[in-house]
Amino acid sequence: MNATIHDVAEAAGVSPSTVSRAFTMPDLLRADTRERVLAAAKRLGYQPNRAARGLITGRTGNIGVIVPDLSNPFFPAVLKGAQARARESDYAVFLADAEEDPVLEEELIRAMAKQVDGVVICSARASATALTSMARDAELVLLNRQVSGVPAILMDSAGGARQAVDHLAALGHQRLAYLNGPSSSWSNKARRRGLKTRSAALGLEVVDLGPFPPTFEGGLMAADLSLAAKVTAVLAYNDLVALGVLSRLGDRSVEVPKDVSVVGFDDIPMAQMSAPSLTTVAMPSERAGRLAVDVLSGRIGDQLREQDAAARHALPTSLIVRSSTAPPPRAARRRSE
Amino acid sequence: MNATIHDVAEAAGVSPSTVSRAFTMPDLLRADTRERVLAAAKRLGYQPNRAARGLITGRTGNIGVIVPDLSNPFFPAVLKGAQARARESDYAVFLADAEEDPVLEEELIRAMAKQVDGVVICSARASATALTSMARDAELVLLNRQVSGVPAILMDSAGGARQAVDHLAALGHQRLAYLNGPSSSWSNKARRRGLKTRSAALGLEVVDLGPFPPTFEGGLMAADLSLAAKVTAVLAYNDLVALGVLSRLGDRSVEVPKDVSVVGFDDIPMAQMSAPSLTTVAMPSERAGRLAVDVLSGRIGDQLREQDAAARHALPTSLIVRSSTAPPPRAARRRSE
DNA sequence: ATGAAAGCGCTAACAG
DNA sequence: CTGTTAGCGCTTTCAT
Repeated sequence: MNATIHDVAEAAGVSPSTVSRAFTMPDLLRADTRERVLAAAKRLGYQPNRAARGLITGRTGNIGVIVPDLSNPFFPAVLKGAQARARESDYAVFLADAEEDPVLEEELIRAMAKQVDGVVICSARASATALTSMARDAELVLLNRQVSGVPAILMDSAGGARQAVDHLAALGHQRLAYLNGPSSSWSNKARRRGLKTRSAALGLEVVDLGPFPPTFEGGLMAADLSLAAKVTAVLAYNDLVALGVLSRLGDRSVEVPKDVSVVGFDDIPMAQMSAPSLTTVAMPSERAGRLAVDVLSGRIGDQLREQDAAARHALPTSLIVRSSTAPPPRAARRRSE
Repeated sequence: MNATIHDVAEAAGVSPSTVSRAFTMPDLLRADTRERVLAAAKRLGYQPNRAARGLITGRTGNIGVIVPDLSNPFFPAVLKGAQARARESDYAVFLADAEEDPVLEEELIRAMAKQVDGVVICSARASATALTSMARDAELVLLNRQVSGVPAILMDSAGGARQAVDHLAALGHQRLAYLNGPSSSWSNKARRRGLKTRSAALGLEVVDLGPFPPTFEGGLMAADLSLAAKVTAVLAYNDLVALGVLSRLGDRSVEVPKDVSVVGFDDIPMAQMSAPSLTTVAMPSERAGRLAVDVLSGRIGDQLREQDAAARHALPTSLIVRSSTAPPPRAARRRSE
């Protein structure tokens, strides 16, 4: 099974160097020699040992992807895109789950860096200093995290939040809550920022709640607090949290105004069914994953363009309002009656 | 940044072998030498180059995981478990998404095999012959797929299906539909088998529908067919499909008997909220992922026990019935009135 | 256009 | 206990 380059050389009656060349610089060989070698290789089921090759070329042909939590559906989506694009570029993908832990995350990145040509870090939780420092020893591409000097793919979370506020304002809401996600999350800051600026502009009151874990349970925790804060609308850090809120609201629906609007982020595809009353800001997850790999292969590929180092993409998000979604608050309805 | 073993040796005033030993067989060194080496290593930020190590030991320290589709929430769950366990055993994880394509799957496994010590194949879609053949060239562990001679972690899908049927029968259903998933899926066969045997025993009629794609869209497609088949209950291949059915049923709820029961598989955690009327068979996904890695490390570790080759684990599943779930069919209700 | 030789970073005998 | 030697599978000068 494990034919070496030597075996092939022998079988084809050439030297190992020739076999090597047949794979890496085919045009340097005479056509017939090349065919002979390739035939022998195929016959023996030979495939170059990438580790050995990497040892000498200094490139592994692998890229790494780090996510904070695989159970958050947003990350498998990104991963799917990254993985697809990596395969097209003939890269293998290393995966690690940092379990929302900045320290573990840094550890994983450092360990991974040795075995890959570059690593995509999704929604990095580590400190800017750590990230900057690691960017010196390895090719890094951040996704939804901005650190000066490190290339990044960004989604327009702030813009999405602004759209959400506009939507809520149009429905007549006057007072809304933002449910914060992880404090080390760049997306959380961007979302809150977008919310704050637009709310201020429109004269809406905002209550800042949390931080909560970015999970369904987090939403359960946040629901009652929101109600107590007398808001009629809630913008959650992400869909998971929003679904939790919706669930809790449903449970106590008898004693609760039915007209609370809830908005989430990330657009879990399944959510379209699961919560007909959930409005969400769709994130271009797969696309971002693909782009991140593109940036990486641009940097680790043949032509590493100076420009890229500072390259930033702000991918558009979009508000998805579903049929039975986001009822206007009681006050507004009364006014229009 | 990239200190080699040589640099460390020099810095610590010892030979490379000593440095090597400090990492791989620490007890063979005198305590003070070991400390000195480790200190120097730390100071230089040295970490062994795993590729180089693998070249000589023949072991890479990597394992591979192959999934049919990352967008199916079941697989990230398995992946999470596998990934966690792998890290504990100091393995790095290679990931590939086979996009539900048996041919691509085989290709990926073969490519991956060169770079890893073993690979976990989740719900393999490839043919038994292909799998058997590959098992000769590489350590394989299958998850939810049974192929003679290849170690596997299995979930008791058939048992889960039986429980579901019992539940439905208790509610008074007489005629139910099974919505088939991918025809190459072992789980699909197991689920249908469990359903068929128990239904027969209880005298329930079963309509076999599909196959449908194992997705939300698949459920959308299947819903109307189910209704046309005049069943009062539906067992779907998985939760995604079940949610699709529920969604479609909801859309046309006016013209549809409200008392159709829908059951799914896989227990998407979020589903607890998303579809209060969804009954599901919970699958021990993370646990299975962990176990798969355990079996793998048992086989590729120091003591590869003969027994393991045939080792099979049948992990229990369990029926989750939610509060507002699975109403009895009209007929049954009438009877009890 | 091809081969010979050296060496990537590491570990595994074998000495001492 | 520690150093010396050799070589994993491959690519890459440097010859030819």
